[in-house]
Amino acid sequence: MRLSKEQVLSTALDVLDEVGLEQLTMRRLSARLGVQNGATYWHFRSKQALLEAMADAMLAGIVDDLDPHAPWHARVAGLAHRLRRALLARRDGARLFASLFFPLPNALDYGEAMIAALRDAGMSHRDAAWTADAVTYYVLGHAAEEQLAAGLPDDGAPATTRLTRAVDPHRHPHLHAALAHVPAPHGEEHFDHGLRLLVNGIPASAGTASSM
Amino acid sequence: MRLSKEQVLSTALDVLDEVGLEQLTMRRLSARLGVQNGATYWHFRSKQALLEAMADAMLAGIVDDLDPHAPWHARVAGLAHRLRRALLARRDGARLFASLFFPLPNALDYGEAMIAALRDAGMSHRDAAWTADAVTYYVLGHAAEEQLAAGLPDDGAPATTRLTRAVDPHRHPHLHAALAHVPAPHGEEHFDHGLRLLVNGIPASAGTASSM
DNA sequence: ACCTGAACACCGTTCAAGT
DNA sequence: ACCTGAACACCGTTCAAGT
Repeated sequence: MRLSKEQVLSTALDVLDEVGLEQLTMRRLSARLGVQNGATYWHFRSKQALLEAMADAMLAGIVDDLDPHAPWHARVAGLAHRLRRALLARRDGARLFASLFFPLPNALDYGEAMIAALRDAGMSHRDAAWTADAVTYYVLGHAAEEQLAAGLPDDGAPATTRLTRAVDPHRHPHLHAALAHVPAPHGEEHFDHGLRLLVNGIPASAGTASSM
Repeated sequence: MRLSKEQVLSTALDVLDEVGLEQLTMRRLSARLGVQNGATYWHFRSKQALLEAMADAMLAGIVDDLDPHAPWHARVAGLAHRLRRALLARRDGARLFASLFFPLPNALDYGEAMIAALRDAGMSHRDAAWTADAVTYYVLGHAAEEQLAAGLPDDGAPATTRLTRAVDPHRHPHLHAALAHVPAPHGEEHFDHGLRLLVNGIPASAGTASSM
């Protein structure tokens, strides 16, 4: 049976889930498709092009059914959560995105919606664009660390344990205390904390004055 | 002449600056050292170990001469700027960090100093740790994008131009307008904007109430 | 139009053997 | 202790040739 571009793309996403970004190989993908190495290159001109298509596919529908009447901060938080969920839905999703420069269709839709919400918060064009960047960096960084911690060399010791062992209580007392007080290092609650930080900073930054 | 571990490390950083992370190869490094491929593996047991050593070397002295009497927000901003400078000092520095899980000595010193400053802002152990993460994600994300834009395939068209071409004014009016109002997409001013957002959010988040 | 088969120019890593 | 030489098991990409 003939291969379609969509088939290559969706199989690539499956392979990503199964083996991770590091092991996602054009040769392995071709094998999964039951085809020779070169065949994949007829549908995508390079691995980079395939990765970009995968990244954009992960964002499909990210702005669907947004409530345009919701207050701006709810829309900002909602978009951040949607991006987070999209990144976490696939193994190494965040790292896949971080490796790309992406003026890709769905990513642009996301950016548009985010900037629109921030404009409604009273921000200038410039501040809205920059704030959208800050929120997006946070979402990406948080998701990347969450997935990195989940996919570490599985010696049986999870990321937190490795970190705890590396911290000397005398040299890093605050870090040591913080680790003792933070049982589960990641997850939704952790994510929401940082997101709230950013959103709370917006009204304070929308004016001209600054506390710095 | 015999190779030293320090010599391998510093040459690796030179090669990174010259050819970028993608082209930084154990074989190329060995060639630069005037030595066979396998020789490098006597000093570092894997490429991963070398990359970690490089990352930590880039953070050398990151907490030196901090003023412990400065107000907390100045210390937080100062540490963020120091991290940013360290990342930007080497080609692909931010991406190098993003690819590692790092309980590395200098990174821990940075974390310790950051959490200490946030504790002085009145935060709990948990909130201080989480806020430190948020600030660090932002610094990393911003630096990574800045370096990515700088090192794109040089068709003569810089990142902004590529982005502008991809944006349809009808589908993405806010994005289009924002691009028109943001001539230089990156740099210190852009960075400070997002940093201010985070720092301004801290007092608002230090209490129990939340606006979300 | 779509795929095969085979090659090209690379990788990271290991390891006996040398000095 | 430190390095050579050579191999192992891979990569992404290209491209004539087939159908």
